[in-house]
Amino acid sequence: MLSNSCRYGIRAIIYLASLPQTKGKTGIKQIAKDLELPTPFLAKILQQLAKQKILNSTKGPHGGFSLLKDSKNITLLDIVKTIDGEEIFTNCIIHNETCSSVDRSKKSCPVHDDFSRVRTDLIKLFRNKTIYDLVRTAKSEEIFI
Amino acid sequence: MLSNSCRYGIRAIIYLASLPQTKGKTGIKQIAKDLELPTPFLAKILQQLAKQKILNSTKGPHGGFSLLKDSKNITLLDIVKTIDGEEIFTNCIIHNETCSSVDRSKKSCPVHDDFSRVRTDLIKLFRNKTIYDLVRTAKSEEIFI
DNA sequence: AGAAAAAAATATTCTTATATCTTTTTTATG
DNA sequence: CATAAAAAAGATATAAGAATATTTTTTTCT
Repeated sequence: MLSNSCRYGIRAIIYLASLPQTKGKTGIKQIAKDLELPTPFLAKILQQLAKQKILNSTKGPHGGFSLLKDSKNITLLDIVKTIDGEEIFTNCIIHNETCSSVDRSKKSCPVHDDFSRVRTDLIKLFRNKTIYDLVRTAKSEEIFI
Repeated sequence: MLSNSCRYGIRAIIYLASLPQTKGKTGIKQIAKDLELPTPFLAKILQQLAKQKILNSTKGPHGGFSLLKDSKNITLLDIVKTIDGEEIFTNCIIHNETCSSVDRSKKSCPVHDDFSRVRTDLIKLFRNKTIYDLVRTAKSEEIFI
Protein backbone atom coordinates (compact mmCIF):
# COMPACT_ATOMS: atom_id res chain seq x y z
CA MET A 1 0.00 0.00 0.00
CA LEU A 2 2.74 2.45 0.92
CA SER A 3 6.14 2.21 -0.74
CA ASN A 4 9.22 1.30 1.25
CA SER A 5 10.43 4.86 0.83
CA CYS A 6 7.30 6.17 2.43
CA ARG A 7 7.36 3.76 5.34
CA TYR A 8 11.02 4.48 6.00
CA GLY A 9 10.25 8.18 5.95
CA ILE A 10 7.43 7.82 8.44
CA ARG A 11 9.56 5.75 10.76
CA ALA A 12 12.44 8.21 10.57
CA ILE A 13 10.18 11.09 11.48
CA ILE A 14 8.66 9.21 14.38
CA TYR A 15 12.20 8.42 15.48
CA LEU A 16 13.28 12.05 15.34
CA ALA A 17 10.15 13.19 17.11
CA SER A 18 10.68 10.78 19.94
CA LEU A 19 14.14 12.04 20.78
CA PRO A 20 14.42 14.35 23.80
CA GLN A 21 13.81 18.03 23.03
CA THR A 22 17.35 18.85 24.12
CA LYS A 23 18.83 16.72 21.35
CA GLY A 24 19.74 18.85 18.36
CA LYS A 25 20.60 17.41 14.96
CA THR A 26 20.93 13.70 14.40
CA GLY A 27 23.16 12.29 11.68
CA ILE A 28 21.80 10.06 8.95
CA LYS A 29 24.11 7.22 9.92
CA GLN A 30 22.77 7.20 13.43
CA ILE A 31 19.16 7.21 12.25
CA ALA A 32 19.73 4.47 9.71
CA LYS A 33 21.60 2.35 12.23
CA ASP A 34 18.95 2.63 14.91
CA LEU A 35 16.11 1.90 12.52
CA GLU A 36 18.12 -0.76 10.68
CA LEU A 37 17.53 0.87 7.31
CA PRO A 38 19.91 1.31 4.34
CA THR A 39 21.79 4.56 4.93
CA PRO A 40 22.07 6.14 1.46
CA PHE A 41 18.53 5.17 0.59
CA LEU A 42 17.18 6.72 3.74
CA ALA A 43 19.23 9.83 3.00
CA LYS A 44 17.38 10.33 -0.27
CA ILE A 45 14.07 10.11 1.50
CA LEU A 46 15.01 12.56 4.21
CA GLN A 47 16.17 14.97 1.53
CA GLN A 48 12.70 14.91 0.02
CA LEU A 49 11.19 15.63 3.41
CA ALA A 50 13.64 18.45 3.91
CA LYS A 51 12.61 19.99 0.60
CA GLN A 52 9.02 19.91 1.79
CA LYS A 53 10.06 21.81 4.92
CA ILE A 54 9.10 18.98 7.17
CA LEU A 55 12.67 18.32 8.17
CA ASN A 56 15.59 20.61 8.70
CA SER A 57 18.96 19.47 7.47
CA THR A 58 22.36 21.03 7.99
CA LYS A 59 25.61 19.99 6.44
CA GLY A 60 29.05 20.01 7.93
CA PRO A 61 30.35 18.86 11.29
CA HIS A 62 27.61 18.37 13.88
CA GLY A 63 25.15 18.53 11.01
CA GLY A 64 22.23 16.21 10.58
CA PHE A 65 18.47 16.15 10.54
CA SER A 66 15.85 17.47 12.89
CA LEU A 67 12.15 18.24 12.71
CA LEU A 68 11.40 21.61 11.23
CA LYS A 69 7.73 21.57 12.15
CA ASP A 70 6.17 20.78 15.49
CA SER A 71 5.28 17.11 15.61
CA LYS A 72 1.68 18.13 16.34
CA ASN A 73 1.62 19.78 12.93
CA ILE A 74 2.96 16.88 10.91
CA THR A 75 0.37 14.36 9.80
CA LEU A 76 0.84 11.00 8.15
CA LEU A 77 -0.84 12.52 5.12
CA ASP A 78 1.91 15.15 4.82
CA ILE A 79 4.55 12.45 4.63
CA VAL A 80 2.64 10.14 2.33
CA LYS A 81 1.88 12.96 -0.08
CA THR A 82 5.50 14.05 -0.14
CA ILE A 83 6.90 10.63 -0.85
CA ASP A 84 4.25 8.56 -2.61
CA GLY A 85 2.12 11.34 -4.02
CA GLU A 86 -1.67 11.32 -4.11
CA GLU A 87 -2.20 8.36 -6.42
CA ILE A 88 -3.16 6.01 -3.64
CA PHE A 89 -5.98 8.34 -2.72
CA THR A 90 -7.29 8.80 -6.24
CA ASN A 91 -6.59 5.62 -8.17
CA CYS A 92 -9.36 3.14 -8.72
CA ILE A 93 -8.88 -0.34 -7.34
CA ILE A 94 -9.65 -2.11 -10.57
CA HIS A 95 -8.84 0.45 -13.26
CA ASN A 96 -5.61 2.25 -13.90
CA GLU A 97 -7.04 5.71 -14.06
CA THR A 98 -8.88 7.61 -11.42
CA CYS A 99 -12.53 6.93 -10.96
CA SER A 100 -15.34 9.36 -11.56
CA SER A 101 -15.30 10.81 -8.08
CA VAL A 102 -12.40 12.79 -9.40
CA ASP A 103 -13.23 13.04 -13.07
CA ARG A 104 -16.98 13.21 -13.55
CA SER A 105 -16.72 12.77 -17.29
CA LYS A 106 -15.74 9.16 -16.84
CA LYS A 107 -18.19 6.45 -16.05
CA SER A 108 -17.78 4.97 -12.65
CA CYS A 109 -16.66 1.43 -12.02
CA PRO A 110 -18.85 -1.09 -10.22
CA VAL A 111 -16.72 -1.20 -7.08
CA HIS A 112 -16.35 2.51 -6.92
CA ASP A 113 -18.88 3.54 -4.31
CA ASP A 114 -18.05 0.87 -1.78
CA PHE A 115 -14.37 1.34 -2.16
CA SER A 116 -14.43 5.08 -1.93
CA ARG A 117 -16.06 4.75 1.49
CA VAL A 118 -13.12 2.72 2.75
CA ARG A 119 -10.70 5.04 1.08
CA THR A 120 -12.26 8.07 2.67
CA ASP A 121 -11.74 6.47 6.07
CA LEU A 122 -8.14 5.86 5.20
CA ILE A 123 -7.59 9.44 4.15
CA LYS A 124 -9.22 10.64 7.36
CA LEU A 125 -6.89 8.45 9.35
CA PHE A 126 -3.85 9.80 7.55
CA ARG A 127 -5.06 13.35 7.81
CA ASN A 128 -5.91 13.26 11.50
CA LYS A 129 -2.99 11.26 12.76
CA THR A 130 -0.11 13.47 13.77
CA ILE A 131 3.41 12.37 14.52
CA TYR A 132 2.83 13.64 18.03
CA ASP A 133 -0.05 11.19 18.44
CA LEU A 134 2.10 8.33 17.24
CA VAL A 135 4.98 9.14 19.53
CA ARG A 136 2.62 9.35 22.48
CA THR A 137 1.04 6.01 21.62
CA ALA A 138 4.43 4.42 21.13
CA LYS A 139 5.68 5.68 24.47
CA SER A 140 2.60 4.68 26.42
CA GLU A 141 2.67 1.19 24.98
CA GLU A 142 6.43 0.83 25.15
CA ILE A 143 6.65 0.23 21.44
CA PHE A 144 9.79 0.87 19.52
CA ILE A 145 9.67 2.11 15.96
CA MET B 1 -2.90 -1.29 -3.62
CA LEU B 2 -3.71 -4.16 -5.96
CA SER B 3 -1.21 -5.25 -8.58
CA ASN B 4 -1.96 -4.86 -12.28
CA SER B 5 -2.25 -8.63 -12.51
CA CYS B 6 -4.93 -8.64 -9.89
CA ARG B 7 -6.92 -5.81 -11.41
CA TYR B 8 -6.75 -7.39 -14.85
CA GLY B 9 -7.95 -10.66 -13.35
CA ILE B 10 -10.89 -9.01 -11.65
CA ARG B 11 -11.89 -7.22 -14.81
CA ALA B 12 -11.61 -10.38 -16.90
CA ILE B 13 -13.86 -12.25 -14.50
CA ILE B 14 -16.41 -9.47 -14.46
CA TYR B 15 -16.24 -9.53 -18.25
CA LEU B 16 -16.85 -13.27 -18.43
CA ALA B 17 -19.65 -13.09 -15.91
CA SER B 18 -21.44 -10.42 -17.85
CA LEU B 19 -21.62 -12.43 -21.03
CA PRO B 20 -24.97 -14.08 -21.82
CA GLN B 21 -25.45 -17.50 -20.21
CA THR B 22 -25.73 -19.06 -23.64
CA LYS B 23 -22.18 -18.05 -24.53
CA GLY B 24 -19.76 -20.91 -23.95
CA LYS B 25 -15.98 -20.48 -23.92
CA THR B 26 -14.37 -17.19 -24.82
CA GLY B 27 -10.86 -17.05 -26.26
CA ILE B 28 -8.10 -15.13 -24.57
CA LYS B 29 -7.58 -12.92 -27.61
CA GLN B 30 -11.19 -11.82 -27.54
CA ILE B 31 -11.08 -11.03 -23.82
CA ALA B 32 -7.81 -9.14 -24.09
CA LYS B 33 -9.05 -7.19 -27.07
CA ASP B 34 -12.32 -6.15 -25.47
CA LEU B 35 -10.65 -5.12 -22.21
CA GLU B 36 -7.68 -3.58 -24.02
CA LEU B 37 -5.18 -5.60 -22.03
CA PRO B 38 -1.93 -7.30 -23.16
CA THR B 39 -2.89 -10.75 -24.37
CA PRO B 40 -0.04 -13.01 -23.14
CA PHE B 41 0.07 -11.24 -19.80
CA LEU B 42 -3.63 -11.71 -19.28
CA ALA B 43 -3.23 -15.35 -20.28
CA LYS B 44 -0.87 -15.91 -17.37
CA ILE B 45 -3.34 -14.44 -14.98
CA LEU B 46 -6.25 -16.48 -16.25
CA GLN B 47 -4.12 -19.59 -15.92
CA GLN B 48 -3.67 -18.83 -12.24
CA LEU B 49 -7.39 -18.42 -11.82
CA ALA B 50 -7.98 -21.67 -13.66
CA LYS B 51 -5.63 -23.48 -11.27
CA GLN B 52 -7.68 -22.13 -8.39
CA LYS B 53 -10.81 -23.61 -9.98
CA ILE B 54 -12.37 -20.21 -10.44
CA LEU B 55 -12.13 -20.41 -14.20
CA ASN B 56 -12.47 -23.27 -16.57
CA SER B 57 -10.11 -23.42 -19.51
CA THR B 58 -10.08 -25.75 -22.47
CA LYS B 59 -7.49 -26.01 -25.19
CA GLY B 60 -7.96 -26.73 -28.84
CA PRO B 61 -10.36 -25.32 -31.41
CA HIS B 62 -13.35 -23.58 -29.84
CA GLY B 63 -11.46 -23.64 -26.56
CA GLY B 64 -11.16 -20.69 -24.23
CA PHE B 65 -12.14 -19.57 -20.76
CA SER B 66 -15.40 -19.58 -18.86
CA LEU B 67 -16.44 -19.28 -15.24
CA LEU B 68 -16.23 -22.52 -13.34
CA LYS B 69 -18.05 -21.23 -10.28
CA ASP B 70 -21.34 -19.39 -10.14
CA SER B 71 -20.66 -15.65 -10.11
CA LYS B 72 -22.59 -15.45 -6.83
CA ASN B 73 -19.92 -17.65 -5.29
CA ILE B 74 -16.89 -15.72 -6.47
CA THR B 75 -15.87 -12.85 -4.23
CA LEU B 76 -13.28 -10.19 -4.82
CA LEU B 77 -11.35 -11.74 -1.96
CA ASP B 78 -11.09 -15.03 -3.84
CA ILE B 79 -9.44 -13.30 -6.77
CA VAL B 80 -7.18 -11.06 -4.73
CA LYS B 81 -5.95 -13.97 -2.64
CA THR B 82 -5.24 -16.03 -5.74
CA ILE B 83 -3.25 -13.35 -7.50
CA ASP B 84 -1.76 -11.02 -4.91
CA GLY B 85 -1.81 -13.30 -1.91
CA GLU B 86 -2.73 -12.24 1.59
CA GLU B 87 0.07 -9.78 2.26
CA ILE B 88 -2.10 -6.74 1.74
CA PHE B 89 -4.36 -7.97 4.50
CA THR B 90 -1.61 -8.73 6.97
CA ASN B 91 1.25 -6.36 6.34
CA CYS B 92 1.71 -3.36 8.56
CA ILE B 93 1.56 0.05 6.94
CA ILE B 94 4.84 1.23 8.36
CA HIS B 95 6.80 -1.94 9.01
CA ASN B 96 7.77 -4.66 6.61
CA GLU B 97 6.56 -7.53 8.70
CA THR B 98 3.10 -8.26 9.90
CA CYS B 99 1.90 -6.50 12.99
CA SER B 100 1.04 -8.09 16.26
CA SER B 101 -2.59 -8.74 15.41
CA VAL B 102 -1.18 -11.67 13.55
CA ASP B 103 1.91 -12.44 15.56
CA ARG B 104 1.32 -11.65 19.21
CA SER B 105 4.96 -12.10 20.11
CA LYS B 106 5.83 -8.89 18.32
CA LYS B 107 5.21 -5.50 19.76
CA SER B 108 2.58 -3.54 17.97
CA CYS B 109 3.28 -0.40 16.00
CA PRO B 110 1.75 2.94 16.91
CA VAL B 111 -0.54 3.10 13.89
CA HIS B 112 -1.64 -0.44 14.26
CA ASP B 113 -5.02 -0.16 15.93
CA ASP B 114 -6.36 2.64 13.80
CA PHE B 115 -5.16 1.09 10.61
CA SER B 116 -6.47 -2.35 11.36
CA ARG B 117 -9.95 -0.88 11.66
CA VAL B 118 -9.73 0.47 8.11
CA ARG B 119 -8.21 -2.73 6.92
CA THR B 120 -10.95 -4.81 8.45
CA ASP B 121 -13.46 -2.76 6.51
CA LEU B 122 -11.53 -3.38 3.36
CA ILE B 123 -11.42 -7.12 3.95
CA LYS B 124 -15.16 -7.11 4.63
CA LEU B 125 -15.73 -5.32 1.36
CA PHE B 126 -13.64 -7.83 -0.56
CA ARG B 127 -15.23 -10.77 1.21
CA ASN B 128 -18.81 -9.68 0.75
CA LYS B 129 -18.63 -8.39 -2.77
CA THR B 130 -19.41 -11.08 -5.30
CA ILE B 131 -18.85 -10.90 -9.02
CA TYR B 132 -22.59 -11.22 -9.38
CA ASP B 133 -23.04 -8.00 -7.37
CA LEU B 134 -20.57 -6.19 -9.54
CA VAL B 135 -22.12 -7.31 -12.79
CA ARG B 136 -25.55 -6.22 -11.54
CA THR B 137 -24.22 -2.83 -10.49
CA ALA B 138 -22.42 -2.40 -13.78
CA LYS B 139 -25.52 -3.25 -15.77
CA SER B 140 -27.87 -1.04 -13.79
CA GLU B 141 -25.54 1.92 -14.10
CA GLU B 142 -24.56 1.24 -17.68
CA ILE B 143 -20.92 0.99 -16.78
CA PHE B 144 -18.47 -0.87 -18.88
CA ILE B 145 -15.61 -2.76 -17.34
C1' DA C 1 -3.81 -39.68 -39.19
C1' DG C 2 -2.90 -34.82 -40.18
C1' DA C 3 -3.79 -29.96 -39.86
C1' DA C 4 -5.20 -26.18 -37.39
C1' DA C 5 -6.75 -23.81 -33.26
C1' DA C 6 -6.23 -22.72 -28.82
C1' DA C 7 -4.25 -22.65 -24.16
C1' DA C 8 0.06 -23.96 -21.39
C1' DA C 9 4.69 -23.54 -20.58
C1' DT C 10 9.06 -21.48 -21.06
C1' DA C 11 12.26 -17.96 -21.92
C1' DT C 12 13.31 -13.30 -22.71
C1' DT C 13 12.87 -8.28 -22.52
C1' DC C 14 11.39 -3.89 -20.43
C1' DT C 15 10.40 -0.86 -16.67
C1' DT C 16 10.37 0.78 -12.20
C1' DA C 17 11.32 0.66 -7.35
C1' DT C 18 14.90 -0.26 -4.44
C1' DA C 19 19.50 0.07 -3.08
C1' DT C 20 24.44 1.33 -3.40
C1' DC C 21 28.51 3.87 -4.67
C1' DT C 22 31.06 8.03 -5.79
C1' DT C 23 31.73 12.76 -6.13
C1' DT C 24 30.53 17.42 -4.81
C1' DT C 25 29.15 20.98 -1.77
C1' DT C 26 28.67 23.03 2.64
C1' DT C 27 30.18 24.25 7.16
C1' DA C 28 32.25 23.97 11.79
C1' DT C 29 36.58 24.00 13.97
C1' DG C 30 41.56 23.86 14.84
C1' DC D 1 43.04 28.95 5.72
C1' DA D 2 43.05 23.89 5.89
C1' DT D 3 40.89 19.95 7.33
C1' DA D 4 37.36 17.00 8.38
C1' DA D 5 32.54 15.98 8.95
C1' DA D 6 28.32 15.75 7.12
C1' DA D 7 24.56 16.09 3.74
C1' DA D 8 23.47 16.74 -1.40
C1' DA D 9 23.75 15.25 -5.86
C1' DG D 10 24.62 12.21 -9.43
C1' DA D 11 25.61 7.85 -11.37
C1' DT D 12 25.26 3.05 -11.22
C1' DA D 13 23.60 -1.65 -9.81
C1' DT D 14 19.93 -5.06 -8.37
C1' DA D 15 15.45 -7.09 -7.96
C1' DA D 16 10.71 -7.48 -8.86
C1' DG D 17 6.78 -6.65 -11.43
C1' DA D 18 5.03 -6.06 -15.99
C1' DA D 19 4.96 -7.30 -20.63
C1' DT D 20 6.31 -9.94 -24.83
C1' DA D 21 7.88 -13.66 -27.73
C1' DT D 22 8.52 -18.46 -28.64
C1' DT D 23 7.80 -23.16 -28.20
C1' DT D 24 4.96 -27.11 -26.55
C1' DT D 25 0.88 -29.54 -25.57
C1' DT D 26 -3.88 -30.50 -26.11
C1' DT D 27 -7.97 -30.91 -28.71
C1' DT D 28 -11.21 -30.66 -32.53
C1' DC D 29 -12.28 -31.43 -37.21
C1' DT D 30 -11.55 -33.07 -41.77
